[in-house]
Amino acid sequence: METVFVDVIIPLAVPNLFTYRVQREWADQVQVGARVVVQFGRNKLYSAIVRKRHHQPPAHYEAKYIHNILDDHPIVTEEQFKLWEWIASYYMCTIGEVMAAALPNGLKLSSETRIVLNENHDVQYEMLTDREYLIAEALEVNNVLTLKEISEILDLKEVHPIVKGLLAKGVIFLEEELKTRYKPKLVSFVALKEAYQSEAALNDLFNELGNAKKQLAILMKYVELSQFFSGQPQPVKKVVLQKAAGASASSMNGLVEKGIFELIELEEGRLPEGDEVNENATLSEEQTRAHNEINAAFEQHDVVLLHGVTGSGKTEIYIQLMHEALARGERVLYLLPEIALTTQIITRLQKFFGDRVGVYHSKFNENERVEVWNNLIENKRFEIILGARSALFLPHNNLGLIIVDEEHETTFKQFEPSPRYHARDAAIVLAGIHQAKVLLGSATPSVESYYNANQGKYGFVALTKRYGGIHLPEVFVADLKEDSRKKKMRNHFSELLFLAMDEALENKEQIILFQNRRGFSPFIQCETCGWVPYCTRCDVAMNYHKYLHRLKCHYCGYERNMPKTCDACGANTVKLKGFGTEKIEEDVELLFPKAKVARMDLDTTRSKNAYQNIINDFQDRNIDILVGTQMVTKGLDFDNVSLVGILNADQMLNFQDFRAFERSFQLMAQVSGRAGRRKTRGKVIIQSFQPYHPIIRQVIDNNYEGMYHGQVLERRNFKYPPFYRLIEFSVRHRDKEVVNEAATYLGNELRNVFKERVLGPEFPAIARIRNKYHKNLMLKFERTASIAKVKSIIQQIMLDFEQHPTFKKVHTVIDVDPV
DNA sequence: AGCACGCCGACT
DNA sequence: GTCGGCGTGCTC
Repeated sequence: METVFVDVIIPLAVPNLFTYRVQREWADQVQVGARVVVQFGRNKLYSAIVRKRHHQPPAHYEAKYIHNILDDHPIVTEEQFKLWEWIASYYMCTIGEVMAAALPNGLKLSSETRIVLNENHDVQYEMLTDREYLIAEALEVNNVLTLKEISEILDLKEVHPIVKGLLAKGVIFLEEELKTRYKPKLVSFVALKEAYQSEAALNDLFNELGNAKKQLAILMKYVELSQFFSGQPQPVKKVVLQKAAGASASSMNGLVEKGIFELIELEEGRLPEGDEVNENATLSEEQTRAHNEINAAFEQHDVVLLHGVTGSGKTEIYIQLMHEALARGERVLYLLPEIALTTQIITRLQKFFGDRVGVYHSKFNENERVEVWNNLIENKRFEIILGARSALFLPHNNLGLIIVDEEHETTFKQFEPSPRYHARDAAIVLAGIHQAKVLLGSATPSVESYYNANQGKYGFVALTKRYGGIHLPEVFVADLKEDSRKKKMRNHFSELLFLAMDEALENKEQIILFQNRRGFSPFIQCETCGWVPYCTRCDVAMNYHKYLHRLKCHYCGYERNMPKTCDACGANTVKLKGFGTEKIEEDVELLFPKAKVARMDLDTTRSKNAYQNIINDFQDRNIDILVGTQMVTKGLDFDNVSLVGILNADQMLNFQDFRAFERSFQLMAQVSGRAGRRKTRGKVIIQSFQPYHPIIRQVIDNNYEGMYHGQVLERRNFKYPPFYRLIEFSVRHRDKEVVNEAATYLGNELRNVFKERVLGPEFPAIARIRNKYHKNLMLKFERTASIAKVKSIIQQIMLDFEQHPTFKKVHTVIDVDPV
């Protein structure tokens, strides 16, 4: 029999596949797509995925044997591999990095070196160095230590020499242990002991228990629930039985102690099993028309863009399309930005599709994610997957429809870590692999998608009316310049907004205040000398956090105490400047002392349920005024919001980015959409120093088209997407001079080939983060150029650049299609 | 990504 | 002198 070799993917940023030899006895068992444990490097073990199975021994080295086979069936399908390979090639990263992002942690094992005491060593401790002795002593107590723990015990970075010394002296062993992260959830079931399994024995038992009323009740319930008389009694979940019989834990345990019941631990899925409900969505006339148009457009196009104003009821249309896909025997993937994945949308889908819906996103714990994965690979459950961008990577099967809702959201693009992929674009590729259709939905489509629809590349369907005849809100602008001049401002509130808030509160209506976090959040400045405290590791002013009463850097997390006096001149005139959500919240509390205020931003939603709790509180009207960042712009349906205030439009408009106007429009339009959904026509007040700014006018007129045409003109003139493709290079190093040199060198190399298509190098707005200087280069090239060719040239240049002796320590990040 | 090897500065 | 920091190259 010929020797079997496997080429495997290791979940690391290493290029290429690695070839291992398979033991003869496993030759038949090892399959493409299954995980194998391999040793990679001197002693690390990893779970790798078999990509190829063959008989060619490597020509230039001796292949290692695999350590183990973890799966008896593939857990990664050929379709998934195709997506991985596309992402690796398009976004210029390694296949290992894609694997690392694609697999839930529960399916990735990696070893940790464990240091164990050799119980039988006969070394006198006088023979050991002080440090060796310390470790030996610690091991007497602990038995097992990790390298990290040893490093902590010794307060030493380099512990390898010490470990090596101990190993040579025979005091310790090294073990590499793989941790399986996925643990099936075990649940206690009870079953009648063998001896009582006959009818006669059961009757005796009933008599015996005659005076133990509670236990009798449990037993009777058990007979019912286990379907005892069916001849094949099933174990019954302990808690279920206890509850059904209205019994206490002690009477349950009594039965176990008497040897009547036995406890069995059985595996149970931790995913909730919803009820099968199959309500049909009822569509309005307008929705029906759009729905028919979408289906017609799918005849011609693989991708269709649905442009539906906020509150037009896109979700009902999605549900209808999902029903149809399911009826055809196809499956559906429904992608949403992480932040829009609230219980609201989840329960809504479950109402229609019951337990056919699986949910997959980052707030799910590891075990739950593995279960979704396993259910799909075994083809057991979930015809619909609702998830954030990582749901793309699940083992989808027979996919017929992908819905990308809130298509314009830039959070669909992953930035850190690699792979820097865009979930919307990858979804279109995934659909291609499965021959599925894609529906992109948004109230404010991205310029790129709208352009593609305009060009006839995508189908296009519009929904212009709000569902249930509800009017779009009325939008007003408050001129901050005017109000400031006339001294009408109350803290950060214009007269217009203040009065509108007062009125809304009077009418017991709710208010949303939107304050974009980008731009400046509060910082502090000395009014005597102008000193501003900066982060020691990043080139940014530190932000003041009231709840900590400390200064914090938003880029690296560095914190320091609030200075009582100025660090520079010693004066006690250090004052808060700028404003963020926290300041607004404080202002509101001051101006409207009776109103109940809450804040929703990164700081208040860190814990698992915090986000949902705020939403629930708002929905239950325990909150009158909700102050928040972009989080409040997401598709939340609040019935009682009559007023939306946008506190400072200029912060968004003045942002230095070619997408700043598009994004400002999207944010303002989206947050406006939160106003006036039921009875009354809502009101939106935009505060700005530039009330006649075209983007603000376009928001007032709800003029998406106007915004789009304006932006397209700009983009064409200045060579931006959708007319040009962008690739950004970020050169990073501790030393500013090295960054300068390296970026200039790389820029020249790129310019040699791409000429004037290369921009920069330039320092970004924040040139230093975590003590590393950044300098960026931008490559802009025509849509018509061959991407493959461009990338292969870049790869060549990068290879040269990375080999260059001066720049070996320079780290370069390549971002394809940056957002 | 880790980990070993090898070169350099600041301690005994 | 040596120990520990840190850069460099390789991993089937």
